[in-house]
Amino acid sequence: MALSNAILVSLADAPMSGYDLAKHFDESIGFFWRATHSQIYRELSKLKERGLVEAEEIQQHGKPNRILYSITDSGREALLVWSRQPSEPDAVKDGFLLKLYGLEHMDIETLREHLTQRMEGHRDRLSKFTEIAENMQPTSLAELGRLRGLQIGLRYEREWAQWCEETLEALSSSSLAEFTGIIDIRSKSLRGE
Amino acid sequence: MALSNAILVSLADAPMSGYDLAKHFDESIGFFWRATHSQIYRELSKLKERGLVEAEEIQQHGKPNRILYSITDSGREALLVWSRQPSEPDAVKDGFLLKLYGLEHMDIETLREHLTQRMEGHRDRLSKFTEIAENMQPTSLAELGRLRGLQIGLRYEREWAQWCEETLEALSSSSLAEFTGIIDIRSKSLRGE
DNA sequence: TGACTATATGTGCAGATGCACATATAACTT
DNA sequence: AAGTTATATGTGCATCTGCACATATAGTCA
Repeated sequence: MALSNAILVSLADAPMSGYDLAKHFDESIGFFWRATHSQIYRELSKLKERGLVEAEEIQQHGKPNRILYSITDSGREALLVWSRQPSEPDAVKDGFLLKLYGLEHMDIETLREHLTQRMEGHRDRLSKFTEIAENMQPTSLAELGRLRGLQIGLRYEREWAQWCEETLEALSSSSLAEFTGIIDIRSKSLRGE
Repeated sequence: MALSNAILVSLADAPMSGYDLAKHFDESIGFFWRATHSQIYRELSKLKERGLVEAEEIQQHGKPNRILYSITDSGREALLVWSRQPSEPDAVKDGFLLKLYGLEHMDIETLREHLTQRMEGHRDRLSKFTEIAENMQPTSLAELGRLRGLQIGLRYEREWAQWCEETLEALSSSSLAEFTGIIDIRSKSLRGE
């Protein structure tokens, strides 16, 4: 049920439509929480029923009317109540790590390719985050919180990128040769050679 | 659908009952993938229907019979096919980061407490992982994969622990005092003082 | 001209997820 | 004597999640 809180936090910043929120989830807040537009529209209806947000329809021409949602006092109160409850991190669910766990049953060649792609993704985000962080000098609580969020994102991307590099090295043919001939036969038979 | 793969990877190691798998998910494999027993039993039925696992009922006295599942050749083939497909990491979903994002609307005092508890959790797992990693000297592909998995877990816990420490420092009363008087009034009103 | 993208809001549906309940017995604890 | 924990398998149900579809218009690009 924390999607509702992600929406409330966003709306506490500025009133937004469902469409705006969907974009917002794809961009800035996406690192902490992800949601599709169908999910967002449905959640907004529920929040409205509970009186945590209020809606205002804005007439448009050539496009469907926008429905602008704002947080209410009840909504702000709900955020405060929520902030007093502990939040456990969602369990990591990473198919990639699962593949490493069962490494002997996998196609190592392909795994190396995926590892390289993944490393590049982490490096891209790392440099993006680093650049943003360098230009941030928090002068308010709000900005401080966002910088701290960025910092964990930065650490996360940096460690994953480094780990990918290390793992690629560990899975290189020359490194694998360490494990005598048995492994060579195995990885060849896995590739159907 | 990667729960099925998590189960297949586990069964590729050794035949297990649903009960064993549930324990396995709570322990070693839990860092990569989590599942409840109800989910596991249902998934096992589906895997059996698809011929990826086979079942053998073992008579017991005083306890319900165990149903021991083994991976089939089709199951092994399915794992290989899966290993050739890229796996994107699940989006991070962390209510804690969400709270930082909306820091100005939160109860800072409570947040500090939660941060401390969380830091301790990360530190505990870090020392646990470090100890295990130090005693591992991989002599096979399987062991190498598991060590690599442990290494990312180790990095993850270490960074989170350090980040918690930094964030606690940044949210200490003395640090917050930097942001002139406005913040003091704000955080007091948030606590209802 | 036709395809795609952006704007904007929604529904239908299938599958994933997980809490709670149901059943049954032995062993240990209070 | 009563309660809890461990063993062991399962169902019922509500909610979460997300892909695909539906509708409508304006602008851009090949």
